[in-house]
Amino acid sequence: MLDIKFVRENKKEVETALLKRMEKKNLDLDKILKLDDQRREILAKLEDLQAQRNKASKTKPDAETIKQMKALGTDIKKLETELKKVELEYNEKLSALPNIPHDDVVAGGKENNKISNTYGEQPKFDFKAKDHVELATTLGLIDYKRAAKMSGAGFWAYTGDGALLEWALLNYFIDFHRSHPEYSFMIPPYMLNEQSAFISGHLPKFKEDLFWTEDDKLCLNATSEMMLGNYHAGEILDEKDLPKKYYAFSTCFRREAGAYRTEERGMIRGHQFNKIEMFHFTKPENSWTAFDELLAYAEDLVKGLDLHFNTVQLAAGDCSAAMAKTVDIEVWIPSMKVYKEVSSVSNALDYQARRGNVRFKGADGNNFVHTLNASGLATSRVFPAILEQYQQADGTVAIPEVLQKYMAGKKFLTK
RNA sequence: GGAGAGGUGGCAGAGUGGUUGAAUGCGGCACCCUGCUAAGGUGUUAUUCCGUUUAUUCGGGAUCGAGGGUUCGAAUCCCUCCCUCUCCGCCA
Repeated sequence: MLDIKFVRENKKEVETALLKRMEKKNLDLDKILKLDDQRREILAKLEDLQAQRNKASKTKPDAETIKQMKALGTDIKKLETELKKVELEYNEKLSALPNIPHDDVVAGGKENNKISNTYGEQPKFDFKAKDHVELATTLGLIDYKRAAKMSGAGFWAYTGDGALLEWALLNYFIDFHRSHPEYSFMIPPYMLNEQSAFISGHLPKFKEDLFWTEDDKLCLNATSEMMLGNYHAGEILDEKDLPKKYYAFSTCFRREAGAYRTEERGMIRGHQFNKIEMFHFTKPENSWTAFDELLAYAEDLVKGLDLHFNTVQLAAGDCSAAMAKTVDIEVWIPSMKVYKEVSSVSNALDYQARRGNVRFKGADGNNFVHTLNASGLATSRVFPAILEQYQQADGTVAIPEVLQKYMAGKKFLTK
């Protein structure tokens, strides 16, 4: 949610910035500002009437006053109805506006994304390399068939060493975060209500991508960012407690409606996957430092696995609406010849905090905090990247060194 | 799932229709007093919105779990929902 006062006072700048990420035909600031004017005009009238009523109600009124106040009450009701109508449209339009992209975020869509860092290089195979689906199946790590029988397309079951590898990854991630004691670990609920999904910025946009209970009251979380962002909703934090840093584990559920493309088979895009998420609540002046820290940690996690990856600065149009800036870490999937996102590092500034009303008490009163999030990491892309990048000529897969201690010292995944 | 009780300011806890945004206590902050400490005294201490001014101030609105309703007037009465507690039931 943008600050309407800021929009009011910096209309030109806001418009220019927003056009970096959206088309002109979808942006009508004038309409929003007009609704804002209407809203305040009605409010002024309404409050004047309410003041009259309050004055008369301080003591027992006489019959004549009661008569007058009765009429006044009717007018108040009328104005209230009018106000509600205007506010509904105003809120809808204002909350649909995306965040203002950061200065160093370039305009346009995906095509303008820019690689800012590369680690390692594409492995060369002097044998016929397999894709992760074949490797996972032949080595008995993933059972796609039975998972589909039980749950349908887009699900998989980790089996045997595959389950151990998945668990090893999660342990590796968690141990990494544990070595930073200022971060605290959380296992949140995996289901959340509609209001929380709105605050996190996933509603209304992602309504169709979430799994809802039959009564529509709860949905399964699509990322624990949804939970972490809501954790301090409505709270006024103590300045000395900031920054608050969390990492959370959750299984994530996404509908991913529509058919899968062949390039997304296997475990690249599924209805269910596991992820550790980092999340910060910071003071505004510190949020870009926090951003750098999150990015460095996310990169360190992938480097630790010695996987070839690119770090990519997303163009404005490719960042999700709540974010002022996003940098993705993408690992190389050899069989697909593409880089796939394993972490998304984002700064929402005060956009989420405004929706969720998360503030801190400082010397100059209450202010909105800044929120940031970064995956650290999602396993579902790391797993296939390991299989493909670490595969051997004999059809086995080497286990990254940092994971071996979680797998009883095992060095290879074999049949 | 059934029955009952309850949700008030940072905390505890009054308040059942009319200067109650809210007594009192604790805590916090400021100042004062007393050799030190302990104690004591005085004052102050929620959030948010609109307008005004813009170091600041002032005027007004809203908020006693949330949303509706009744009334000239609601923390107080009614309805719906959410949450907490107690007892019973269920529990792959």
